[in-house]
Amino acid sequence: MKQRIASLVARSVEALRGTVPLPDGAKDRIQVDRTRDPAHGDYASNIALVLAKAAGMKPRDLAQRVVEGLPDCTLVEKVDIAGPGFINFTVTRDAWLDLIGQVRSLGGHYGHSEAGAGGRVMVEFVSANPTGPLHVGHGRGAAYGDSLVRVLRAAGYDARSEYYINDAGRQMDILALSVWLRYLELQGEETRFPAGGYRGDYVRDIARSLAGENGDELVRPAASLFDDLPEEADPAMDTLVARCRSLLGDAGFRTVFDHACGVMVADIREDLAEFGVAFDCWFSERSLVTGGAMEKAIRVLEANGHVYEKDGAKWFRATDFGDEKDRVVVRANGAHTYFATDLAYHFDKGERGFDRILDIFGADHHGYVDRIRASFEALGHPREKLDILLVQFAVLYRGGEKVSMSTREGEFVTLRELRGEVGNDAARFFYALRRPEQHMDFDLDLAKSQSADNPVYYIQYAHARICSVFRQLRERGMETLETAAPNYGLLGESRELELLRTLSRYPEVVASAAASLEPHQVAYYLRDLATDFHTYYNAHPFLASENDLRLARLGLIDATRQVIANGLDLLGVSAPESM
RNA sequence: GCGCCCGUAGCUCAGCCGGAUAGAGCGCUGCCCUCCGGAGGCAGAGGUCAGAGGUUCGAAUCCUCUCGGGCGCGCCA
Repeated sequence: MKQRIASLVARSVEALRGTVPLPDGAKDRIQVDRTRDPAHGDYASNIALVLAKAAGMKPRDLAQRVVEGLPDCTLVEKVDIAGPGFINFTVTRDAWLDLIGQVRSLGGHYGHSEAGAGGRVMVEFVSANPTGPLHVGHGRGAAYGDSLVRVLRAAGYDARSEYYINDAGRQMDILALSVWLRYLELQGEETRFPAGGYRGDYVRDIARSLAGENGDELVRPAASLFDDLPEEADPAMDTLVARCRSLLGDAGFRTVFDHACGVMVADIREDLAEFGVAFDCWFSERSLVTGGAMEKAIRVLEANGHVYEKDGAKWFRATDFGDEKDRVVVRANGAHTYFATDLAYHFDKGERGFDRILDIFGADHHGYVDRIRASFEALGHPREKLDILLVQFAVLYRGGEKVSMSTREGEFVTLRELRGEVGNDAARFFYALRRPEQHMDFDLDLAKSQSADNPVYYIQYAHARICSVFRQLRERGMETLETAAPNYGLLGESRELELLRTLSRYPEVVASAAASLEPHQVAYYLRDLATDFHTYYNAHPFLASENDLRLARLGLIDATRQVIANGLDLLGVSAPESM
């Protein structure tokens, strides 16, 4: 509808060319927006204000010329010039009423568009190290990324989701060490536990399952493990890992490592699946090393002339691409840095034929944005193909107190705990209500309370209420929409037209949410829609009204039910038939 | 110190590619069930859009500076 009005304006503006001086891009600057105030009609264009200066005319005079040149259209009932020079359009009642049939026949497809034109988009998100269970911070990234993928698909993009598994590197070595030490405890060995190890209870669980599969085969004399350790924490951990590896042998260490990694990844995967988040691809960091992709990426970088050697290490000249300093890729001791696999991963992403790549990082990783963008470009991929989005952390509050979190200390509220306490729907919706770049105060008590404070119930309730009306209809043996064709011309109450206006906004909301990568727009829209429905529900009876009017009203609320269900689906929230 | 994000009602947040009197939820005040689910509806109070300049016909929105909060700045991952 918005598009159709915009094209009317465009034709009128183009017709003025020749008699009125207009800038070249005049047509592209046409903007048609929803009015906020019903007194201003349904849609408004500010084109006369925008072009007045170039045209050398007063805005209201130019608006008058545009209005005079508008082609006739059955969509528009009335056109006014208002305020400083806005052109206000009032849409005919019939045009609104036609929408009901459109929504009901399109069903789950209403709101979908071809705006994305099948463009291939890859969205990488969560990608938490499998060194522990997901916590509520990861939950935010998961909810955002998944909803974004759903919104992009609805808007006609071929969107793919991906999780990058950090299954190589020091943190995973430390997890393996931690598991092994707990395993030794279980086997009755006397040992200690280092300050830098992973202390969560889940580590003991992994140790227990490790013992279940391997018995005492991985027990080694550990008495001297802690002798003469370096004082600093990091070298001490590295020494412990090295000793662990030499005691177990490469194969034994690999057994512990793979077991720990496998358990954690399976746990994360299950956790996310239960949260309604399914990934198209789980990409292993280690595969980049073992499969040669990392070596290849470094060679490409060298071939492009962006690598130099200094102090025995290989450096990427990131400063040539806007980063603040150059970055080490291969250390003096021959080991690659974390950045080397990141480099390889983005090289691989760039080679996979996507039109656009979205990286969704936690805000604590924003220091990596410049170097990743730099490497992407240095590897020969167009800079604008990659977007890196930052999701701010959620600061938890419990009983009005900030909850401190540390993965290492095992002090964190896990996503699984949150889901168990507030339910998947409330958790998903709570996350969806925040703009990703907004700092978020996550009030656990509020989210956990099953009260109406949580807006997800308000929306789900609207859906359930409509379903209930139809249940009543069947119980009373009344004529249903399946057997009779409603005459929507009987509708016309102000609250009915208001509800229709809101229903008609839905496709615009989906398209806008996709274009700006902001699924939260859908959440806010749904609350508006639920409000309009509840208002209508309280003001007019459905079942008690006369037969033809009843059928027309049922058609309207059936369309409303459909749009609520469609919108909730984009957010990964269920649309219950009863609550 | 440098960089990124943020600052809107008592609280939590929308609005931010400039547009008409700045919105919602919660909380607060007062109303509404002879009728389909009251997890609802209606009405009201509540704001120097952190502050100061600037651009513009027009600024919560764009630019600069200041203040306040969060995060990041390793041959760690």
